[in-house]
Amino acid sequence: MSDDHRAWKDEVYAHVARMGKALASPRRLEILDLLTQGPKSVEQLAGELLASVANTSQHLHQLKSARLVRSHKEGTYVIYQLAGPAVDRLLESVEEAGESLLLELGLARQQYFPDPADKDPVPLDELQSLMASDALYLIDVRPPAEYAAQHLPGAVSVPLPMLAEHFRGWQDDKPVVAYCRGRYCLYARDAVRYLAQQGIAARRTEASIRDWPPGVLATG
Amino acid sequence: MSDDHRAWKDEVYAHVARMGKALASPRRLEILDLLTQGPKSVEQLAGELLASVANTSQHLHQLKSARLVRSHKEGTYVIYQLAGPAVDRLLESVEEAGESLLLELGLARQQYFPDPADKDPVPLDELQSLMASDALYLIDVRPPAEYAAQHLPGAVSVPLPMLAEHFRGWQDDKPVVAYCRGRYCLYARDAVRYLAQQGIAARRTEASIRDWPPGVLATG
DNA sequence: CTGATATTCTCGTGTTCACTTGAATACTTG
DNA sequence: CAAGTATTCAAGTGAACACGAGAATATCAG
Repeated sequence: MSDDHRAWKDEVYAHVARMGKALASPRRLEILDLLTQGPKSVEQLAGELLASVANTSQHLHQLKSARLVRSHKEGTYVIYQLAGPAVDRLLESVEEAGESLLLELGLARQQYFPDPADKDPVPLDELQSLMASDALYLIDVRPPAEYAAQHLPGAVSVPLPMLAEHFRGWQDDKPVVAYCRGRYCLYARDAVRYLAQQGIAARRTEASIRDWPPGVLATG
Repeated sequence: MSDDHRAWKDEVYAHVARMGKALASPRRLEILDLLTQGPKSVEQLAGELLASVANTSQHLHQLKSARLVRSHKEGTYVIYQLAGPAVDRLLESVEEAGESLLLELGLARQQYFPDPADKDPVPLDELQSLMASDALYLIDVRPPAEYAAQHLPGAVSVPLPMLAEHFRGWQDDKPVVAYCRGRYCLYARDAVRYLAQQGIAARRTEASIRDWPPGVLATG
């Protein structure tokens, strides 16, 4: 009887460990994080990762055999996307666990961003109340394709390269809040830094589409 | 600037991947699952795993350097436990993702438990309403130490070896519900099967202490 | 059909990992 | 202090993995 139990447990945990293995590589984690923003082709992903297309393809293959992503073809491209909302939750859990348990992550932040101006992101609840009263100018500084896939309600698409043009002659007095992909994305930081140079007070938030239920998000 | 971004992301995802690596081994997953039931010594864990103490100790060391567990000494024993509630949530997420994405897990269930009597566990909400109206005899069939660490309110400790003795001459007409460690634990199945042989109608539930907020659980 | 492009496959190499075995290190207890 | 026990360390072996480079496949446009 106990032998039966062992065989069952061996099999079950071996299956679950396949998902763990998929999460065991920095590259794959970054791929998954990128895919939370919307479906992407192998090429796009490789470009973001600064990795070779062949290598990216191999990682995607592993993610696929662990069932964390699925793919379909669009013309000559293969488009990958997360396999379901369970993957979003899984990623959120592992990054959340990392934040709360790995103090190294906090140290890395201090090392890369010693500037205290980087330190006061708008927390999720404050952002939500600002959005509810329409008391902010919310800019989405991700690439346009990700904005098109999903964006926060009321957000304006201002990809980083368009920042200067968009804010030339800016006079509005609503507070500007920039968001990007979330926790480990630096676009919003870059945007706030640039706007500060231009004398425009802006803040960033680490909240992202991942903090909203999918149904409420806008597309197009 | 993009180089800065890469260095930052390389470092961050390398850190997060440490947690992924910790989840990449069946043994370690099983250890973590066991530790959700309460603190345990290296020896106890090795016994449950049917693994060598040295090997178990090594896995625990890896889990510790990934910050998923922490340890303290009690007399001559080193007691390990989960590092915090974030680890419970992480485990729940990875197993939940496995259940919803890896159809192999469902197939394994069918293979090991073809008996349809295994198929109707009491769902969480039904269990909760039964518990609220005190309309069941809830037995905890885990080892006594785990019952002592934490158990569902109102549950009676009936470790598997005590089953026969406990139900000798049983006449109560309350429905019997057995629970154990949760999803991949077989104790409740074994209990229900034995009780059925004795002509006692009992059901199992896959709900476990992991489904209750820690504050509500009873100890001792 | 041909050329072009996107993606995957196949090796080869260096690295990391799991597990076993046997020894070493604490700590407690008499 | 000594003996016993719980735990960890260290070395060795075989398997798995990551990455790069080049070949192979597949699909679309002309």
